[in-house]
Formats: sequence, structure tokens, C-alpha cells
Amino acid sequence: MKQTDSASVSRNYHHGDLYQSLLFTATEMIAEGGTESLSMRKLADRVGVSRTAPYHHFKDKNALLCAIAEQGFERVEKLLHEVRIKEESESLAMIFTQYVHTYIELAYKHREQYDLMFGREIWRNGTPTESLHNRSRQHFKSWLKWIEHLCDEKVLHVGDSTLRTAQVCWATLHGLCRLFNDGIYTEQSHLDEMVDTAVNMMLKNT
Amino acid sequence: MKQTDSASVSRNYHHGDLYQSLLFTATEMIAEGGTESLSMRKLADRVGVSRTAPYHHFKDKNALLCAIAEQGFERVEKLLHEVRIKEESESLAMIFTQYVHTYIELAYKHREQYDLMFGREIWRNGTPTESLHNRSRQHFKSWLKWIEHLCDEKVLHVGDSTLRTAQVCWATLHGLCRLFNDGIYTEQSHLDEMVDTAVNMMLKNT
DNA sequence: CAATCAATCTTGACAGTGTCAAAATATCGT
DNA sequence: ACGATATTTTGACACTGTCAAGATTGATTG
Repeated sequence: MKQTDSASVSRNYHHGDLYQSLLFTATEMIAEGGTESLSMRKLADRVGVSRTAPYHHFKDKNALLCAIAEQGFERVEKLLHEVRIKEESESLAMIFTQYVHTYIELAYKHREQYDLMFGREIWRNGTPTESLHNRSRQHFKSWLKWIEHLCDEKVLHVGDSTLRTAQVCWATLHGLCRLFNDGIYTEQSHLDEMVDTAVNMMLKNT
Repeated sequence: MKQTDSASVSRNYHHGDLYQSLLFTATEMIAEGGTESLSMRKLADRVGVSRTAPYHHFKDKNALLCAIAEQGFERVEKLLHEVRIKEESESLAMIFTQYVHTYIELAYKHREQYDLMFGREIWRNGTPTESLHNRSRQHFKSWLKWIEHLCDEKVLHVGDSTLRTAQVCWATLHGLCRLFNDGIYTEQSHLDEMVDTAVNMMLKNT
């Protein structure tokens, strides 16, 4: 409710809720023009504050990006929980298929945030926040648990181990996401067919 | 043979083979410290030339990156051709498995170049060179042809269409590559098992 | 050989970036 | 009212990509 839309807030010396405001606006900017278009200075400008003010709330540009990524994890974690709740109503294979569809749609809708969650920018440089590290680990655990369940119920084709299955299945999802997110596959109209093909590859063919 | 190792070459005003030299050194620098660590100025410095000299051989930093990416495509194209030649000696499934292993190994060995080939930096901004565009398209055609062959021979599980199969299979490879390249999966020792699991998912279970 | 021309490289400049140190300002507890 | 603390600002530095104008060279003519 107090979501600081940089006009209505009184321009005090003390902003009041700069942390949230920065996070919100930064996410906005990234969604608009990509991760590269976000500069600390432009962000500060847009929030109506001086260049270095953000540094008192985020140690780094990196810390800011990690915080944004973390919110992304919260989103997918929520999605996963929602799906696991309605497990009684439909067949498990159906639910899995649907999850994959929405996962990839969501990843595309928030492309830039997704890139932050799993991109080299944060992970390859070895700079993920403790907090981000934990949240991502925790999310993979949730995913693993679901896949184990699907393997037990003979829905998924299980190979060497359910862990490997979970890793590879997710790699497939991730690969599809990246190809679309990064603009390598551009025909959005083919996406549904591709997802179905992928899911068929994963499901135990009966 | 004339591969300019920035010491032995006489420091003339005219470098002699600056284009090649830039390409070579830039690739080197990227392999060392990642795409982000390559700056035009440092590159020029290392080659022993002034800041803006590279701009007479590459329109942009982007153009330079595209050229490097292109060399990466040449490499994988070569790999694919080598594999398709020895098709008689072993079972097709075996050859496919082996290809996937070497593909992913190669991608990891040249992580940064791989990132250039398929990363957002070039593709998402819509800035691939004509030349790069063609070469990548051509490579996917080669891949598609092989997959079609493997589908015909009942080696691969064919879904809606061989095109979709080719796309999804490659997405799976790509997903695995990225997870390791970007430092999300770090246990290198699990890679072989994961690749096997992935291949099993793609092969027609007999 | 000398003179012109095109190819190649350099210097200077500008706007933009992340971030540190020191100074300024506001808020709060006493 | 005052001093402590939290918050923000100004100034500065080194770095980035790239443009415009000038300097230097090698090749091509007469």
C-alpha cells in the first residue's frame, strides 16, 4: 500500500522507505529494459535520491540484484505449492504438464528476473548472497520432493536415481526457458508444441 | 604460424595482421576472465596498440563478440561432421550418447565462448551479425538433419514432429550446459551420470 | 626516384558507469 | 534543548565504449 510511486511521496530528506522503494523500482526498470539497462545512478535518479544513497541499503549493485532474484524464487516456490495442493482433482501427469506450461510462461513473462535467478551474472562470479543461496537451495529441495513423488507414482520415467531425474528434468525446463528468454527461439507460437514434446519425453510412456 | 605473440612482433606503426591478432587475443582474454572482463581498451593494450585501433577492424565491441561466437560455431559444426562420418562403426545410439558427452564437455571447456554463442548478450539485444546469423542457422540445420536420421532409424523417440524433437533435444543439451557453465550445478563429478540420464530420456526405450 | 593517395593507427574528448570517503542533514531518546 | 544515530549528499577516482580529427605508413602512380 505504501508502494512509493515516486510522485505522491513527499520529497523529504529522509525518504521513509527507501529499501522497498529501490527494490520495487529496480525490478520495474529491469523488466523494462533488461538487466544491463539498470544502473545504480539511474535508479537513484528515478527514485528521487542522490547517486550513492542506495549504497546504504544495499552493499553492492550485486546485493541489489540478489534481492531481486530472491523475490523471483519466492514466486516460483509459491507456484509449486499451489500446484501440489490441487493434486487430488486431476491426474498427476496432467498436473505436471500444466505446471511445466505455467513455469515456462512465468519465466518468459519475467525474463530479466529469471535471468538474474539463474544467470551467470550472479552465480558464475560466485557472488550470491547467503540469503539467495538458501532460498534457491530450498526451492530445489521442493522440486526434488515433488519429482520423487511423481517417480513413486510411476508418472515419471526414473533412471539411475530420482535425484538425477529431478536434475535432468529441470535442466530441460531451464533449457527451454533460456532459448525463448534469450531470443534464440523466437516463434512464440511453437512454444506449446515444444513443451508438450518435452513433457512426453519425461513422462513414463505407458 | 604468424600468430602474433605480442612480444616477438616488431612494434611497427602498422601492425601487419591486427584483425587476426585482435580476434585471437580477445578469445584468450575471454577464456581467462569471462566476457565481462574483456574491455576494448585492455584488449588494445595487450595487443600493443592504441585504444581506438580495434575500431578500424571491428565496427563495435558487439561485432568483435559476434566474430568470436562465430568461431565457436565452426568448432561444433566440425564436431558434428566428424561424428556423422564414423556412423558405420558403432550403433547409432552409442554414437549419439558419445556426441552428447563431448558436446557438453566442449561447451564447458569454452564456457565463455559458448555463452557468447547462445547468450542474451548477442541474441536478446537483436544484434547478431548477418554472418553469425547465417552460421548459427546453418548449424541448426545440420543438427536437425541428424536428428531426422536418428528418428527414421527408430533410435530417438519421435513426438509430434522431428523438428520439435530436434528442438527439445537440443534444449535439453543446452539446459545442461548452462547449468554447469553458469555455476549452478557445481559438482563436476555428477555430470556423466546426468548426461546418461538425459540421453536415456531421449532415446526410444526398447 | 618523387609525389600523391588510401589504408592504418593515434590523440583528445565526452558521457556514462560503480563505488569510496568525508561532509551535511534529519530524527529520536534523553 | 542536546547530543547520538540514522540517513542522505557532494566530491572524487578509475574505468568503460566510442566519435572526430589528426598523424603516420605503405602502395601506386608519374
